[in-house]
Amino acid sequence: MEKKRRKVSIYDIAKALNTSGATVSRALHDHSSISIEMKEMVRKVAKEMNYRPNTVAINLKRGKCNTIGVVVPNIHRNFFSSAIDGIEEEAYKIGYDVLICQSRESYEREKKILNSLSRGKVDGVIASIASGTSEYSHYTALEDCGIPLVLFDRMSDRVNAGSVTIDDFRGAYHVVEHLFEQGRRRIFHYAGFQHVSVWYNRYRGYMQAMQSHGIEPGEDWVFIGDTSEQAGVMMARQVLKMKQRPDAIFCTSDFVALGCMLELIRNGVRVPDEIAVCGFADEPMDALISPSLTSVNQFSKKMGQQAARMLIDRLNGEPAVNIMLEPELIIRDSTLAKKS
Amino acid sequence: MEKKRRKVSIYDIAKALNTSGATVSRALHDHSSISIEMKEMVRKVAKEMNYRPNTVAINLKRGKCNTIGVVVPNIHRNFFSSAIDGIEEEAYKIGYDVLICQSRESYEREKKILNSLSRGKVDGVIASIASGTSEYSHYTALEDCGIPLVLFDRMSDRVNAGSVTIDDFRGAYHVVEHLFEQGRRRIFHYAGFQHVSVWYNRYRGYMQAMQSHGIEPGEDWVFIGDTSEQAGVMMARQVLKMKQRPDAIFCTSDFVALGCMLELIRNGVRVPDEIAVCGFADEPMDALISPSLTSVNQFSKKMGQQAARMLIDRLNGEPAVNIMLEPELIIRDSTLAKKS
DNA sequence: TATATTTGTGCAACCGATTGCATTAAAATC
DNA sequence: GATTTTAATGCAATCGGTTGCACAAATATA
Repeated sequence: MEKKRRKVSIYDIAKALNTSGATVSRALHDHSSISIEMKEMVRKVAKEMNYRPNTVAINLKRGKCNTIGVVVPNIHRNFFSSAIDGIEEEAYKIGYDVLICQSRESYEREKKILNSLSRGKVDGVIASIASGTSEYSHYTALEDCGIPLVLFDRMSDRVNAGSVTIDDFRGAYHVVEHLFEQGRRRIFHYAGFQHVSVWYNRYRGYMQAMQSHGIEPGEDWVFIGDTSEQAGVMMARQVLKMKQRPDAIFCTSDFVALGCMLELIRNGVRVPDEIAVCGFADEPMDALISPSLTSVNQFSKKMGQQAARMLIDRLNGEPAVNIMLEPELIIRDSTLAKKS
Repeated sequence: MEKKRRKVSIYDIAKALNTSGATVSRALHDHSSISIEMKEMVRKVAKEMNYRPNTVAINLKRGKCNTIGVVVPNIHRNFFSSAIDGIEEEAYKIGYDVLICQSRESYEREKKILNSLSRGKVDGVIASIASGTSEYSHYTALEDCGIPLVLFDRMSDRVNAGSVTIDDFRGAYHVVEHLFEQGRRRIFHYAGFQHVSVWYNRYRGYMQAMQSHGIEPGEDWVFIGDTSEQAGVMMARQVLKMKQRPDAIFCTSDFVALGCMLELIRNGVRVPDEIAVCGFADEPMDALISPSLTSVNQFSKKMGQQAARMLIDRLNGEPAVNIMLEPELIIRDSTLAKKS
């Protein structure tokens, strides 16, 4: 085990061949003005010395790093890890690397991450805003640094950036329509914090759909909170205490829906017969639990692809645009009326 | 929308203040030899000009980048995303960034990734080997470049690196013991490819446990294949065709177990009464499906933390070591004998 | 007043690559 | 044989910081 030897540079190769760094650099790039013999010698020695071009030096010289930064609340939810798959797919096609960062829904962390990324680590950023964020100066600062930004899913009008979203309003609207078709009327809604675009839009879709069916949801029909499984459990407990229970609950998150549904079942409520439950995001577990959970497919991978393509376009000087995809209602057992 | 302005450097600040880059640099670092007035002016102008230190330049000068590379097969499995959580937690404590890469179980991609990382992008690497990999020169090349390596979970004796694993052998052994206690004797095993350390060790644990109970598994008791849900479905179909069915199936992966169990149930087999099913990894879904799935907790987050700590130690000159954690059998409904 | 310290700044080299321009030697042309 | 082309290579600046050392001015000591 020897001491850490210094990394070999083109100058080490140059010295070994009694030539200059410039020649080595050109030889390795197969530049036309270098003789074939020299090229071969350089390549041979480079291999022997286990030479690796230093990306950091190259990036400094080039003024860009062929890297896209991705900032998401977390990588545990399938929605985000699939979006990342889509982003990576597109990025790798054109030789870009992807730097994944988790904000963990924290404003502070998100701020730190974006600040760090803005110091030359990435050429552009794709992000989905943390739920803890309601002030966006760290996002606008990015564009001020000349780093193009594309938001996906959770976005904000206050940030001047490209965006890829699904039509959360219509997604929610469809959910309510479906529940109506199944004979439900007393439909509750668990909403996320209203400063988060997607949760706000789903709430609006819910309200609009209810109203257009002539129903004005009561004050206690709508819950607001974080989107954890535990939050779903807590809501279920509140619902269980109510004199007049709902006949359906539409949750803005699959995890809330999961926690809620399981807690209802644990307390003897028959789902969907007594209370139908619906989530949003179409996480893989939805199909596995019983009853399987009705949800809304957000085409996360596609969103990631589109966001990546848009960012690449922006890096090539194209202007920012806003893309909205259509969601798809995935009907499963948790909302189906009793088989007659 | 103006044209992309060049990033501001310390020299831009220096020019504005009619001083030198060296002074600006020192002022920003609060160096003792710079006057207080100068420091204040520099800081003021730096803020006004929205100056951001260029990390790339700093890294080049420093010869290190305070970044740990993490290479995992994917981020979709909770095992890996949790391990990443553990790694990030430790890394962030000491101001290191984490660069996450997915090999997607592909040897080629893994090779490309490691090659890219070895070009000065990271100071050290934490990895879990892709199942498509059975040749390890790209790993040994890392250490040759002076980049310390720590493997977690899937490792190889052929690579000279630190490692953090769980005792897969004992984990598997415990599973079989438990199944025996539940009265099972004809226990099948779905194993992963045997060049992957963890799957090989679990297979060995299974065999040893069976033999020490005086049972020599038949040729057709052991299946080998990839660890997808679909593979589990296929195995279940094979099992359904057999004249003599098993009374338990121990799968080396939760996803295989899931696919297998659901397919068995779809075909009218009562789980666990007729056939018990057990997985490995304790993915969150295990507790959600019905029957809930018995599995083995691998303490993935802890593994990540330990791996990160070891890598940090290695970056500080400590030698590589091998750590093995104890797994924990999580008993759930899918293996419990009929309530008498 | 002359000398020794202290304080504050700037020059220039360096990290490892890339690249415009100059230079040299060899080959081609007249 | 003299001159122009061509081919092959090296010099030096550059990217944006950091830092050892030299240096000048201000202050302290003799």
